[in-house]
Amino acid sequence: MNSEEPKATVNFIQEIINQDKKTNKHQGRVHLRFPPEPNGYLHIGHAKSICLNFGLAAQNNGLCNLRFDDTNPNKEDVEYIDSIINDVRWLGFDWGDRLFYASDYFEKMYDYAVSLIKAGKAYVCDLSPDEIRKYRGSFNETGRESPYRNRSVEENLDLFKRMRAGEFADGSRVLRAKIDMSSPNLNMRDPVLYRILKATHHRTGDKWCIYPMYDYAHPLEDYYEKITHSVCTLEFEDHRPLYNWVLNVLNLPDPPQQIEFARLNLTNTVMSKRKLRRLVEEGYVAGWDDPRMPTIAGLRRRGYTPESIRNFCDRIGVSKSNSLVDVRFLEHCIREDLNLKAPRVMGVLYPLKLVIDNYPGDMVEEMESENNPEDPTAGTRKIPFSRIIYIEREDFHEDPPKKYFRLAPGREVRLKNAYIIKCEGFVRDERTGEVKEVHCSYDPESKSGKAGAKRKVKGTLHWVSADHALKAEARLYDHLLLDQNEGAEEQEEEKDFINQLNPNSLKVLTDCLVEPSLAGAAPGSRYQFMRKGYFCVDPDSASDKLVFNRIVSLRDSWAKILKEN
RNA sequence: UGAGGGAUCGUCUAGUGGUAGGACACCAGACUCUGGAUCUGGGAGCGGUGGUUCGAGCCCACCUCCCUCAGCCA
Repeated sequence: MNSEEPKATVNFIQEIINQDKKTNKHQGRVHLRFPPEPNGYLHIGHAKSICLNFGLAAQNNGLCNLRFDDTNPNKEDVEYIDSIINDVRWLGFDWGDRLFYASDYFEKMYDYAVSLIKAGKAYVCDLSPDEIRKYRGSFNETGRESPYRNRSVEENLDLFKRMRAGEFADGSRVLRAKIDMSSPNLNMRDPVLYRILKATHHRTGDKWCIYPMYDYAHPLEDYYEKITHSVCTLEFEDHRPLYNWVLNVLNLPDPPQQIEFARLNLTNTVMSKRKLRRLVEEGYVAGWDDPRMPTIAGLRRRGYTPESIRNFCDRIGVSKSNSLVDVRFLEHCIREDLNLKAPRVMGVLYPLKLVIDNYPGDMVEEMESENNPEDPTAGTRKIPFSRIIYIEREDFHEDPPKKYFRLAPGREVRLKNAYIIKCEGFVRDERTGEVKEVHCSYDPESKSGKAGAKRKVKGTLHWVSADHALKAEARLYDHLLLDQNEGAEEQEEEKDFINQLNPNSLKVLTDCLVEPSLAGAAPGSRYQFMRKGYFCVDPDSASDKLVFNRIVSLRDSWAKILKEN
């Protein structure tokens, strides 16, 4: 951590905290929480929330809990709990011994519900789900009171107890708050507090058959954990009066404050759990950790560093206006991070054979190469060089376009860390007409480091020695969606986003060649393939077959020139 | 047509009555044994109309547009 770093601008939540500290609200404590429901994998949008909550806690000498909001056994699973814990930890955050579950509070919540009934603030309602909806009214039409609204406290207590005892079928009864059926805020029209769900809960098993609703459970969870600032996303804004109602009617001291911020949207991808699930279940991607997925697991496998994700989240800011962040900003963050950290290596994605005719056939030289020009402490390594090498197919052009600096008949280029070579000719495949091999001569005086090396040539190419190179597979990823925006057409049926899937989001190259120093590279290790991009060794990699994921390409000004023409 | 929110360069975000700033993206140039990185420069913005004020992105009024809400999901 660099203390010289320009201080992140104070966001509106930090301003609220500053204000609260000034007035000694919550005795100056700052306590937040990240409360995921264990019903799916975390994605980059969650990362924003995680960084916000844990970050605010850290900045303010406060605490941040990890809490599973597991109040709906029908949708949740331990599989997700494990992955969420793993992901938050991987991002670099620590909740100490404060890992909590809403389900641990069920008994206390039940007791509070009983006191709500006793206070005449809640009642058991026998209306069907459909009837409840009809009674609720609409935007323009006030709601009607349930015929069960004025049951006696005794009857409500009895019925609620029997709900818990399992006497009634799913959906037959609910516990409702008694608030105001004519409220302009639909959330306040006697919202459901408890429903009957005869489902096995992943933590409490069959102990319960009634489960609290989010609006009732969440303020209590926050209260139990002495949360001071309960940060959530914008769609809960309308629920804040209800959040406050629960805390208020129960007369709970030092209540937490709910604060809403805008969730993250990213261009060229999808973020909703529903859509991500579709991609996985319908086989558009290989799984939740497919490197094209915006999930934490996907980004991790792709090769993103936790630092780059945290940095991204810190830099996009926090506000209440809906936003759509350009995915290129995320890509900038990983390039920036890896530029400083990733060792440089040479890897040829589309190999083209090149013979240096005047180089002795039995000679092998060890060429010295910097591991990272951005990091002098990274050291150097030796790379074998010989008469037959492979270069990138696109680095030779028999009829070079304008501004093309690379190899072409009669032209000279430098081989990185080796010699200047001159193209003397090429051989075509008789059948396909494709260039099969290129013939060159080299200038022995031009070896890197020698006096004769000072000669300037336009281009520098990466290469690998044919006899020494390792075979490798490279998986090149591109954006999942062609279209910029998932937000704009959101209303359209989901087919819409399937139509926008990028057919070229994955390209698998099985005949790549990489320098021998990569032998045994461990899964997860990251490299810059010079002039090509940043790559990460995939878990599929084996000793006899290296597999690399392209994290992100290098910025490519030649590609831009090409695009213009 | 109810309620709650929101509108500042293409994008994200500062600015809290006193010269609209940064980042990404884009464009141009320098440098380069990575067409990378780095460096320099550039274009680009206050939704609209009135009002208050010496002075308004900021305060007031009206308007426009966008988002969220009618789950026994969270």
